[in-house]
Amino acid sequence: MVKNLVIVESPAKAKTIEGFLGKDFTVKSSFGHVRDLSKKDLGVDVNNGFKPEYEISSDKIKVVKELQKLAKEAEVIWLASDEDREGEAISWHLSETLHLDKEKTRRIVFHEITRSAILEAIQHPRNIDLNLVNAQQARRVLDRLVGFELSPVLWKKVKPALSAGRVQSVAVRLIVEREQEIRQFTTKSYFRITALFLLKKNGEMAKIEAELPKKFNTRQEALDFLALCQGASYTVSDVETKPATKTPAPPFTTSTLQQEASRKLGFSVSKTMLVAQQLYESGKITYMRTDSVNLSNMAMAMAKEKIMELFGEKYVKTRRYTTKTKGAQEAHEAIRPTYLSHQFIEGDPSQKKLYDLIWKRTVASQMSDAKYEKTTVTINSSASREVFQAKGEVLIFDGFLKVYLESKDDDDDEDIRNVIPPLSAGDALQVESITATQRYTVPPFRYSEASLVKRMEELGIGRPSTYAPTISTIQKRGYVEKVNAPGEKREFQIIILKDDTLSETKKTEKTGVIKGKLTPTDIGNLVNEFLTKNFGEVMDYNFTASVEKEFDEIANGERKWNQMIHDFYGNFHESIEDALKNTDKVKGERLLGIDPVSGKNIYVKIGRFGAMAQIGEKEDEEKPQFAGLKKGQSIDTISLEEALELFKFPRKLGTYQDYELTVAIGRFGPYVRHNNNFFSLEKTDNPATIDTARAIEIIEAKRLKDKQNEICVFDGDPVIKVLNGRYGPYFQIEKENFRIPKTRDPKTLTREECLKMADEQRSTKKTRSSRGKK
DNA sequence: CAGTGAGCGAGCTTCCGCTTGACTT
Repeated sequence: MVKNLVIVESPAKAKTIEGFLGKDFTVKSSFGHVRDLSKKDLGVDVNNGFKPEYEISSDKIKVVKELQKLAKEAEVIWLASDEDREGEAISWHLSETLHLDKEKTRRIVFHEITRSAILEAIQHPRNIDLNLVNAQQARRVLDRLVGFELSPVLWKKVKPALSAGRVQSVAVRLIVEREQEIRQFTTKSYFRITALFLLKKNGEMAKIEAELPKKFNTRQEALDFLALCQGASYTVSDVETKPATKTPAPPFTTSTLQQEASRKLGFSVSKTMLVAQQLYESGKITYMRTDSVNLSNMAMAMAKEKIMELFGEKYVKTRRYTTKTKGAQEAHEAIRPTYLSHQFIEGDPSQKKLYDLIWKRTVASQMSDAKYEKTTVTINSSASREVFQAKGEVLIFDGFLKVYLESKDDDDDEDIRNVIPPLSAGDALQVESITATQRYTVPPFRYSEASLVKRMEELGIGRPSTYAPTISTIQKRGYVEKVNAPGEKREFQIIILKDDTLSETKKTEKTGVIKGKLTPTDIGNLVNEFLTKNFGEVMDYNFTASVEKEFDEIANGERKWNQMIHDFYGNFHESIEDALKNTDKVKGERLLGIDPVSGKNIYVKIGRFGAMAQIGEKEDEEKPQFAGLKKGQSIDTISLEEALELFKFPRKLGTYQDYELTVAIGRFGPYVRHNNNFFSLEKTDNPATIDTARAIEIIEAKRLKDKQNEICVFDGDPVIKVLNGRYGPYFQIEKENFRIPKTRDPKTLTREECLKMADEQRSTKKTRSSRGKK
């Protein structure tokens, strides 16, 4: 018999809270939302006040059943989902699906998972806020209408199985437009002048590095300036010293954690979330999907204590941070260690590294400012009106820098910041050398996963729980991809004036190295162009911000949710109809030139399976030839020669063991095909020149490797192979794979046993997939 | 999970946000 049933969103949270509440309370989790719009069609009755058609999500049927049973028995049901729009809706959906008696039901909220916060919440129950629920319904219905009306337009006009939505389409737009900026950027070179001065004081020689604020556009201008400097003398004209401070960054939110883990640890956004989830589930950190920078009083007290212990009182500075992010809902705390006294944890290397980052960031956020003394020295020349400047920075007190400094996205700060020896105005300086170095302007940066999240957060697009999934969606749809490029060498000139003599040298540097940055594909470019042209309102960067404002009005009771949807839907639906009727199919077709063999036209365009090249017209009597573009090639940039190259495959080699050998290039790179089996080529093999002997070598090597993974083989019909794989032993019947229970020794399996297991697994697979479809 | 690409047309695809396992080869 359950006296009090408390329902929260996450099972890890349920476990913690149960400990606080004693045995009169049973705490269960709903695992997030339990109901959603029907997936069958639109799920919204557009002709009937946009009435949503809800159904229990297939993976929540069990959870709902269990909660129903417990709720029936319970004296009081406490709905304790998060205090934000989604959390309020979760409580409402629960009260609907569990058919909760209003008299028995209380809505409570807390922002921190501490005993006092929860006891406090129990003392102050309230009713479900239907205005807030309606704001969520508006959000949900709007997203459904946008997503489920736009996507089918793409299926018809571009390619099947594409998708569009309020969040993902704008994320793609950011990447597409950044690439356009990069393409339009023209790199310019300029000359930067630096000088090394010497000062003899008290018998000691001190060095001063200085830079000319003025840059020169051409080599000639730089040369002229250096020539002018020949024989000149230099004096210090001004020394300015100013105190400066640096403040710590606020505690982590989901977005800032993703950014820092990317910059400092090289984690992808999804890896960060995976590891954070593990830390959360083992009770080491607070909730990892949050937009709040707030720390609980308890956490601040723990931080203070730890800083006192490690560094002393001078390093303590209690700070309360406020969130400035657009649309932040602040249902949780910032991401922080549960116990700040635990500086180190047990765990795998990723967990240790991420925890360390979170610990340092949290502790640093409660530490004193770092204090500097910044010095700017101005140096006059007798030869020119241009002055040199030497900038120095001396750290006087390290403060929070003792534990942590946030990284930047673009670390190519070229400013010289050295320790400057004591100088005073009037000091005469000797010049050691003056150097003009050719530099180049840099194009805008491509987005990394993490910097895209940062930009999305600034625009208020997406939520902490969706940043990682959105990034994976736009890659899965083929709109954007991660690229790497080794970069290329670039020459730059150096002109040095030393001992009043000019000399010139050339050096090379590496430029254009790309590591895991996001770039649009052809499909991404075309879809973005189509959507921005035809659905400007939804694609506008401010669309989310403006609808959020209206959701707020609904939440405040100033507006009716279905009226708001009605106002939006009119124009939107009209533009859908218009696009379906009045736009042509998007092909991105481009005429490359003439095929020297057949004399026919060669095109590149988007086909059913992506970008392809085509020789001849479909109207021709002879069917046109097709070839898919390789990864990294684009219909925008591919040359005629590169396109012709594609038609060299599949290339016939000889035969081997009665089957033909062919070489072709597929989605995963070049391969040899033999009797319907595929063998990937090595990186060093050239598919255009590979011969039969080498192909056989590759086939035999693969066969040998497979053989080594065989545990046992049952010949007969069908052949059954028990194999060792990445996830442990499994067995294979023809091309179908089946798992083996962990408790069963794979070496002693029999043929009959395998066939039986296969039958069982085939039947459960069927029921599972049909349930998943619902 | 590697081959395709006209046409015929059925039947499929799809959103965002809240949460974890079950499962993978």
